[in-house]
Amino acid sequence: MKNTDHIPQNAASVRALDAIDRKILGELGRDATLSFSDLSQRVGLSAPAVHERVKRLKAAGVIKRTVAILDGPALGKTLLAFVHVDTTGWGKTAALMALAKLPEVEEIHSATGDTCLIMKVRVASSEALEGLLSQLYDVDGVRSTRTYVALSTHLERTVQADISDELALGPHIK
Amino acid sequence: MKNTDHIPQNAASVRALDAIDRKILGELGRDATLSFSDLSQRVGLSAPAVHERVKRLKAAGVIKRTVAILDGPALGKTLLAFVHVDTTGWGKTAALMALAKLPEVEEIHSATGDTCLIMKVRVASSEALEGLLSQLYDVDGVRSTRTYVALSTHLERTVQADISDELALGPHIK
DNA sequence: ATTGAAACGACCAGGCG
DNA sequence: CGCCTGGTCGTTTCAAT
Repeated sequence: MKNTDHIPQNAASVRALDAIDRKILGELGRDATLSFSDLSQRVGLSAPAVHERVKRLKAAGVIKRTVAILDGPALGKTLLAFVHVDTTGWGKTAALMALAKLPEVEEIHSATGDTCLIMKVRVASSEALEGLLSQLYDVDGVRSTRTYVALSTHLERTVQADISDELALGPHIK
Repeated sequence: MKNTDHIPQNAASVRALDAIDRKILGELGRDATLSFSDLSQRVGLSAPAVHERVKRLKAAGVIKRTVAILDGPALGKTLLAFVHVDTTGWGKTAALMALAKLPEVEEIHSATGDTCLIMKVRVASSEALEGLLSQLYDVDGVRSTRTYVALSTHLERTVQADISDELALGPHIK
């Protein structure tokens, strides 16, 4: 008797990602302009089959959206920085989250360590960065900030579909 | 011999971005699946005209690529962290840059402040993070690391085309 | 999941402001 | 020189096997 048959199939859209799904995600994560015909022969399926899978992956939220990656400097945003914000009390206040409306603010995370909030910001100039920090200190509860300016970016990409073998099982034995 | 062939297109295609270009970039940065017909009526131009502009923006490198944004947790990567790496000497060694081959490493920046390198990593577990840190300490010249684990992510997006009015001129205007 | 067919969008050419 | 109109072709996407 095979008890592996009791796989919950009632939730059709939440079934586990197989190897083909991961390969599709890997390709689209690198280049979303690929046609379904190109994709199909890379993964060894027909175009409609791949189309069906992509639709499923989008519906399931695995593919959140597809966007054009823009060049900061070309848009005049030459300065990238990470700002660590130390607050009194818990950092996630509405006033702080309101900073998300600024297009210069790209990321906001609550974090462990000696800081409460980590922001990734990309601005046009040091003056603009100063303006942002000025707005930060205007927020009630902001105790201090520490800013790390990126001098050069050696790698910058979005979530990758792959998982490295070395890290899959933790620190390897030497 | 036609030496006009490899003239860098300074005058012709590297002309400044106008308002329509910025609007196009704004839309595509949010959703690159838009059809040219949709785009065209949003910016008030014909489809071929928009097509021409997008082609120019890609050639100029303003649009670097278009990718599918994937969901980390859905792929099993539930742990996001920023690792600050302190090194002896200058941080940008080949051994450190080799870590870019790990799909878990999403960003590597050289930075000012009390650290040399900032890495953004997304891993499947705390064990995987430990494995990554273990590899880091194996690299010659790595003195210490400080890790900030993201407890929750309130905002995470790519480079935005817009520039906020408040920051455009620095902190002087209130 | 595959095949075939229909609808749509991308993309090229020529002409106008 | 950049934009618009018409036309062609490839692609997406649906229906049936």
